[in-house]
Amino acid sequence: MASRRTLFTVPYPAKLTPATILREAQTLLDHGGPDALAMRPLADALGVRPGSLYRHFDSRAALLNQLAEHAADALRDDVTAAAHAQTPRAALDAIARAYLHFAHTRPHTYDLLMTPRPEQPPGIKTTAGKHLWNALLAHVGALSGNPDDTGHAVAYWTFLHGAASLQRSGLYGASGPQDGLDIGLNAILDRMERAAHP
Amino acid sequence: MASRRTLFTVPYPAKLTPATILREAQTLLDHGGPDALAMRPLADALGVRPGSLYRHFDSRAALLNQLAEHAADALRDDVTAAAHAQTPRAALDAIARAYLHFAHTRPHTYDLLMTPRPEQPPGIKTTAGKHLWNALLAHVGALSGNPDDTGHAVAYWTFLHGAASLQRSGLYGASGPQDGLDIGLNAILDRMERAAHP
DNA sequence: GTCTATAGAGGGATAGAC
DNA sequence: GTCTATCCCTCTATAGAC
Repeated sequence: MASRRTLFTVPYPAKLTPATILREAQTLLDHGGPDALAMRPLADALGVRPGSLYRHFDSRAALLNQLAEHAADALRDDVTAAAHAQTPRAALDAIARAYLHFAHTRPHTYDLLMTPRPEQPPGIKTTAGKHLWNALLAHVGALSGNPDDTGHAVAYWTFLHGAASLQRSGLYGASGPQDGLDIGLNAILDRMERAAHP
Repeated sequence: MASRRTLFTVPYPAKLTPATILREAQTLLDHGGPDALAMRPLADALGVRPGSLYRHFDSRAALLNQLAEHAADALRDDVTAAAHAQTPRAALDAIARAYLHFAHTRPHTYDLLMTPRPEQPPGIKTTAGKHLWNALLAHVGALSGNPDDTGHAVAYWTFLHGAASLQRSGLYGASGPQDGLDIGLNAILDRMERAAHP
């Protein structure tokens, strides 16, 4: 009873949690890009005043960093889910599709993930980022026979990122990449197989 | 004589030409990125008031578009200069090095080139961009035996752009890509050669 | 925890004098 | 063609009331 009465006397009831803010921020980012993810529009979307957001995040940069962490988790989950294939080659093929699908459906989030923010040292430094790289390395190693095959893994990732980036920016043109993506990916995977069975 | 006297009575002598503005804008872009290339700092660097710039460029967007055109010319020139090699394979190898060197030494300019600006339809639409693509296509065709080998050219370009982008953003980490770039490039070039001599 | 209100910086662009 | 002066907009972030 007492709690019910105080409920009605609270002048400004809580509307926000870090989770709801991040959720709405993610929506704004995916729909309108990083410029659409400003504190004011974010507050509007949450039915709140801009200043209120700073009770939950110290700065916009802090919010972006947490968003990037979540994105790294999501990409890692997609990739590891795709990796459950019968052969190492099929796994790397499925991983490539999952990776490109992520970048295609959430281009701005992929950008956030791949764009180093100020004072964030280079390299994928998040825990999820390391797990992602280790997953790639493991599956590459399963195909090439070398359990720590950095060279082939870099080549594979480089091609994937190039494809994601060019597709994202529409630079392949109206005709799309046609069969160029399969060709390039197979070239790199073939080379891994040859390294295993020379 | 008359012209000499009028020289002294001109209240505001001309200081700007489109060329000098573009030159300074290029410097600002290369040194500080797109955010440093604002109209006010640009005017400061030229010893001029911000409003004066609008006598030479209708808008900042127009300036960026011309800058992108120049960048496309520069990259095309670098690439075609590198392409004078003895064999098709050596040419594609030299082109790759020139391409990555351009992106590495002028990362913000490379970004400008590869980032579609609003109301600019997708695909490399500049004249220089078409020439660049045609040059790639010609050299790929010389190696693979197919004069219009879009698939192999896309694979080649995709890998180059991925390498340029990852190197640019420092995502390879402290150790760099190691031999991953040579591995990936050779995998794609090998496949072109095999297409020519199955 | 949200509110009102505002500081303070930065940006693109324009009007009219000279 | 450049100048002075300004308009109007955006943004991040903070102070203090409730």
